[in-house]
Amino acid sequence: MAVTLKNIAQRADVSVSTVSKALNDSPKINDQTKKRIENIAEKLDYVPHGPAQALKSGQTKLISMIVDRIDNLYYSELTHLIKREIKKYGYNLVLCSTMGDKEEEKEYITSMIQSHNVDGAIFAFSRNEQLIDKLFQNGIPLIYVSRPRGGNCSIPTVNYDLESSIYDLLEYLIERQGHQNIGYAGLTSSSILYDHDQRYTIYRKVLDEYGLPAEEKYIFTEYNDYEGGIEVGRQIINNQDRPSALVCFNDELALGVIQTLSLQGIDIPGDIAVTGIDNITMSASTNPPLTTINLPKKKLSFCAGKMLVDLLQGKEIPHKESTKTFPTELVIRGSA
Amino acid sequence: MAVTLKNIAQRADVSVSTVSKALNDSPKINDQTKKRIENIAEKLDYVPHGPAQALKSGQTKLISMIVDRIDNLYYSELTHLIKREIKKYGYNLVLCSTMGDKEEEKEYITSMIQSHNVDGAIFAFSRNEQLIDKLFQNGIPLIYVSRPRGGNCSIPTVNYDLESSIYDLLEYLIERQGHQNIGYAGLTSSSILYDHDQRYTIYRKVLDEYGLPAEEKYIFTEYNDYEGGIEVGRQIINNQDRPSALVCFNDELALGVIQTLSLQGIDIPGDIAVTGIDNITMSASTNPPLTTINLPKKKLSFCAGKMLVDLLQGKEIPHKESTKTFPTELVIRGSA
DNA sequence: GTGAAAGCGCTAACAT
DNA sequence: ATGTTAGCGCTTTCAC
Repeated sequence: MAVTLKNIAQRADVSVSTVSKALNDSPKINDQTKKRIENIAEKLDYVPHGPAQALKSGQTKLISMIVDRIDNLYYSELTHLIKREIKKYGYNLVLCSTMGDKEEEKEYITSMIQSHNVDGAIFAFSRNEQLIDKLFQNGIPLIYVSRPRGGNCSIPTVNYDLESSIYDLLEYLIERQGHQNIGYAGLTSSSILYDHDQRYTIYRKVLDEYGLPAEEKYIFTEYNDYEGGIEVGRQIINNQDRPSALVCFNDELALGVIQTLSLQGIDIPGDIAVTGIDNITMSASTNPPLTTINLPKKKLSFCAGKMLVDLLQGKEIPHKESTKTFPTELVIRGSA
Repeated sequence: MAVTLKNIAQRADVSVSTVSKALNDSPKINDQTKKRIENIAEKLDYVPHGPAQALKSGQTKLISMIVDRIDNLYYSELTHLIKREIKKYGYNLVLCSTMGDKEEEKEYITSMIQSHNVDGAIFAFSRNEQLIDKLFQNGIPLIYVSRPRGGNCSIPTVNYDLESSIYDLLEYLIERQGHQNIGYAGLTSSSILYDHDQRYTIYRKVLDEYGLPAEEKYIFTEYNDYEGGIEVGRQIINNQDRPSALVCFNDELALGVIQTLSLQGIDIPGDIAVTGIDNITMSASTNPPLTTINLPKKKLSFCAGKMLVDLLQGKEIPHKESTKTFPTELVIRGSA
């Protein structure tokens, strides 16, 4: 059985409340008794019962981070940074990976957040925006990180400005490199995900502005990971008609595409230029190194940590400060 | 404020315990009252208070998984599979990533396990073996997964037999391919980690048996990730004298090495053969595809999930069944 | 400086 | 079939 305050109280021949005060270093307890109690606690390996403390205090000092896939390197890097950040404020992070499944996410929301097993949550991904919005209205500390704030969402959001970088990227491909047939691989508006939709939307918009067609045959949807990239690569190989450049939804997808094409002797970027988004660590040193858009993970994490902790401490976040946006940056390397 | 049984009881004009029984579908409650109560609960969006339930029942239905780095693809794939597995038994998984830091892991052990915030834990990595052993003696359900059971450790362990596969791998490199200078990159015995040490130890042992030297200059220690591989690659390039084959601690390290060498025009496997261990998804489709050792992740996860749940249900695991070992398998692809 | 008592939200044994 | 009561482990008044 686990050691409780009661056990310690018996051995020390004092009351439970005295033990509680002693271990919480209350000034009203005699230094000698305090020492005595501390020694006994130490000897018995006492650790406070989390659920009991949580029930009493109303807080668990736990924050959950909700991501799509734990095996996406962007998410795992971001998670690590955020964890570091909130630890400074005395919070621990528990990771919930939904694998993009709406029901699974909902279960996590219920069993972790609504049930008060954690004090708050950071969503790096979501398919339950309405539910989340409702929870936030009910006063549960929540924020979005790296996800554009759409519609009537009132939840504090830490975000990056992808638009100008995608603009820079396409400008680079079109004006500097003379590409005319620029394809896209990733999730499109068929997806529920606002963020994913956004990348595609910007791509379409910029092509429009340049008067270039976004041809059906150069657009590969429903893919967002390395394996998806492999598949896109296969399709490109099988098609007669290929784009001269391919803008990918994220780095992992891009690396999958490059892999497949390279194996078939297609030269990157000679035959097809390929770009990513995220700038995961690996992409600096792939073959060829990936031209991509850097997302400011450190700034995002720093800001997200602070914002959530503010919320947890009951600070009202003024509406106009509830969205922070950091610039992204085009990183030109060898793949385009 | 959150909705409690009390709130529901007031609206339904019944006692708290009636509400509790109704929502727990007790047969003693009138069907009509039950319906009425359920409706109110639904309308108010009632979710049971986790800490209160945990305090009462002594269980949280949460399991924590402790890994080294969340951004290691082997760990994240394994974590995902285990999560799936334990969900079948009604448990949720919370991921704790220690980044290999002993103190950080200790904090997690205290704040999650000893404090009863989770019912049990799966360690895919640890630097606090002694503490963990003590906890297990005290009856906390714990298991190791993919970590050799060393010394006097009595904790149930699900493991793979790497020895025969490393043997197969070296046999293949030496007898089939005629390699004489086989290097090693990864962590060595300088590390505290039993598992890491083991890989190196087996490598040494097999070379010994073949009467081949394990030359200092071909051994690169203190690396275990992609960036480490990049660094090893640099060192190999700078050295006059190169091994003809390099056995890497894991796939990510191997991919880092291959990347750096390829960029310098060194042919893999022509100039240097490179092998990994893990068989992460990506390695089937890298360039060249990686020769590696497959670890039976599905079997490990399945077995680990079952073992921990048995423990959680109070089943004694007979000593001789407390270690399960699954075979691994040499996967020959293009990099060696 | 220390102890007694109440209560956080929930469940279950025991009335009625 | 429903209500009363006690208690899980802890903290926090309020007495003494």
